Amino acid sequence: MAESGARRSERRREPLSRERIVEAAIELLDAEGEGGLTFRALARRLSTGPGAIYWHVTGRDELLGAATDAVVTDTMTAVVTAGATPQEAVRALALGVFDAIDAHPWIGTQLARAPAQTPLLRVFEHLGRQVEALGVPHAAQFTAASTLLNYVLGVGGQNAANARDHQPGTTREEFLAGVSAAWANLDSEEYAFTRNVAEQLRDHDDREEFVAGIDLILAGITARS
Amino acid sequence: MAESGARRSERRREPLSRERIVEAAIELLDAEGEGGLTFRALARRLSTGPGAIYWHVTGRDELLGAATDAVVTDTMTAVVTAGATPQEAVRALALGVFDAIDAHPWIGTQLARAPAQTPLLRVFEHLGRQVEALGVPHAAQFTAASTLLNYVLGVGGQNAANARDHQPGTTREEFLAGVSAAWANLDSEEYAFTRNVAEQLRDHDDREEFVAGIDLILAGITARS
DNA sequence: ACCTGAACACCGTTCAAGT
DNA sequence: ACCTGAACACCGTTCAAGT
Repeated sequence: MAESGARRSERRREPLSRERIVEAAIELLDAEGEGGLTFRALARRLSTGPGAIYWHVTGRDELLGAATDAVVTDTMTAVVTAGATPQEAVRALALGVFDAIDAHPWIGTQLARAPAQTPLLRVFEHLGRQVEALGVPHAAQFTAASTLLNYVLGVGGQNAANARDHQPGTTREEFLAGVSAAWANLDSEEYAFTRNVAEQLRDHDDREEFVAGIDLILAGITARS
Repeated sequence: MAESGARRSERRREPLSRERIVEAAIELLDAEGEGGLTFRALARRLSTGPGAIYWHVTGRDELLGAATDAVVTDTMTAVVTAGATPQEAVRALALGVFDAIDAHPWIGTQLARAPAQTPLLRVFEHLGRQVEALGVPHAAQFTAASTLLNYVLGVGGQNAANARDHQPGTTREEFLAGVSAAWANLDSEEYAFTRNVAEQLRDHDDREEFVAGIDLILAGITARS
């Protein structure tokens, strides 16, 4: 990764392609966030004009979708579920999405935007297979799989938003401590519950908390079959 | 549209206020979607210039947040939970948010964007109180409440996206039938599970399906305490 | 204190013109 | 077939000038 910088200027004469455009878009999104994906910035990175990109891609939305699909596909195929129990496999898949959003926060926002689209379907399919393996009766499989998916999407959206608002200077601990402190100072009548659990927020690890939610849903799924 | 124009001009001399701006923003968002909220369009509706709005509101993001907060607060206080079992109350609260997103799809997108913000905290607080009433031990309350919240957010995001992509001409049944048919035609190896549950999608009612997920999580919560 | 609206610095997207 | 880049039609936001 270090020496690629020197080579970068040589890239300019490689012909444009959908693949290269998507790749460059991902780099831009990772580096600058969703607001950084501009046709002008992308064109500069590809040493061309903004209009050229439209020959390969219909517009910004499609490009964002293609970038999300590329990352999610990689993520899903990278998760190894062979030899695991269905519960372990569900955890692994969910954590795969969680970590992918951690690495590319813009995915979290994007996944919530394109329902019934390919990236989402991929996650749904993989989760669903494990639901099947859990022995959930056919009639209950759809609900089980989509509950898991929607939970993953909810957390993903929150994490994406957190990453966006996050001051780059502060660590995750500092951030959590700040939220925890803010909660502890809420009005004690209007926010009695939130105040009471504020202290639990400080010590919780995001990933562990996320898996705890998955386990809760898994318990609900298996409690009924 | 023809005769309302005559009355509309009488509004022009009411003084501007944060309240009126938020109210007009909600009307615009409901009528035109998230893309319709423009400072120019808003100014026109308020018979003023775009600059005037900035005296009462710091910018577009704050305005969107204030509009979301207004709707969510109304929603949460409108839900009656007195005399209900905790399970029923959780269902009622969740459905309140669900229906609010149905009526104002832009909220679904917005809720996912502002973590640890007031509107979200309101929902979290109300859900959390019912979790407490369920008898969940203190150490498990945070996980239970946030799992419910994240599920609600996930579904809300999906519904908001569906409403945005939705052709205004098609009914929900036609829409579901279309998705169901598309799923049934997916590659039978790559999407074996999704194909298998495609037929369940056609007949499912969105609201019922949503509640089924809530019940699944509730089952998980109570299975452990 | 509050409002006005022109102006600034951006966008995504289109399209005539090139190769 | 593919690329170029100026131009179009928008944005959010600012700010000097008004009342």
